[in-house]
Amino acid sequence: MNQAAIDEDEALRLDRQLCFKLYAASRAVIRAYKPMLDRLQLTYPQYLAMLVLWEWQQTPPSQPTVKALGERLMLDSGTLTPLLKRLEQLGLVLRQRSRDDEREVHLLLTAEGRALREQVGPLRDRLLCTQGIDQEELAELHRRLSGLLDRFTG
Amino acid sequence: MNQAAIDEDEALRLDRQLCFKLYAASRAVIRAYKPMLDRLQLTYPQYLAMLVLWEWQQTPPSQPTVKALGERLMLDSGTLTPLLKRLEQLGLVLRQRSRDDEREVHLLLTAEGRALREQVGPLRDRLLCTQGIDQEELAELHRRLSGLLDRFTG
DNA sequence: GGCAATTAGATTGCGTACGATTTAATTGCT
DNA sequence: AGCAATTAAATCGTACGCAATCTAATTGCC
Repeated sequence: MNQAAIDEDEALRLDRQLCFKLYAASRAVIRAYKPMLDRLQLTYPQYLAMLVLWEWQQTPPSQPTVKALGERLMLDSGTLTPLLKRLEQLGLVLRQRSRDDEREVHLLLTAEGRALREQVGPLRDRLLCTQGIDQEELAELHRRLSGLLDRFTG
Repeated sequence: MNQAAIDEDEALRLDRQLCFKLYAASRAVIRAYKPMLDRLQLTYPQYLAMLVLWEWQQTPPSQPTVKALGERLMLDSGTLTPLLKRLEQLGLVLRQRSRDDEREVHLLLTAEGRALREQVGPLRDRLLCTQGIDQEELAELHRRLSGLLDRFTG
């Protein structure tokens, strides 16, 4: 085999590694969250949606639209509409057509939705603790992921 | 609001950021690969499977089983069986029941499957080039993702 | 040899992701 | 005011992921 072919092999091998690592790490973290999320009766994307809605309680707009949530999570209505209907079925969220602009649907937390937040902290602490994760390493990874993400979005 | 509540807010905010960054970065990279993958007529998981199968041509076993592929990609037969059937439909892969052990299904590349590999290099180079990605940054991210992944699997 | 336990893959069901299209409401332009 | 363009959600279709179950083949143990 000539050198060019060997280089090509190596390039594809590395491509496999990085693409795959990102994809695998994302799924591995989701898997690690599963025991906690099972207790909360949420899927991982539903959990992310709830985190955003909880956060929005403090900082306006406290009744974000589907579009606003979609911008935060980088998800479109094709994903969010059924997901939000499920959160509504669970009694955590209300979906309300705006009177101002009937194209928009506003999202608000029910009392149950707000209450669920209290259960997260203890479960999450136990999760991170059992994995023995170094907080500084997480922060560094976060910075680098942000950089990568910016390349592909900003 | 008391200090404990503020700390709790902050913890959930960070949780959202890291979980979400990993999940969003993974999807963003998949999205970035889409134009290239459209030309190859492959989805991202199909591409990863092909990368592994191409790699396996050089290093035995050159006819891996579904199980062996699944271990590399961390995917089970519930995901792989339909995915491999689609690669077979595309004429890239053959699935053959083992004669030795009829529970196993061996995977082998067709001539077309091997040929597709030649098209990847140029497309991938253009992709990385247009994103202006620093190779050293990628390598560093790769190391850190490996570390994280090990925590959740090793 | 015979039978329980294990193993590999296939199947089913649910919930994303996401492209493409549709519907309905609102804006903008003249 | 009237109508084209835009916008927000919803809907539809395809392809994952993954848990759970099923089937068939093989292994292990007596």
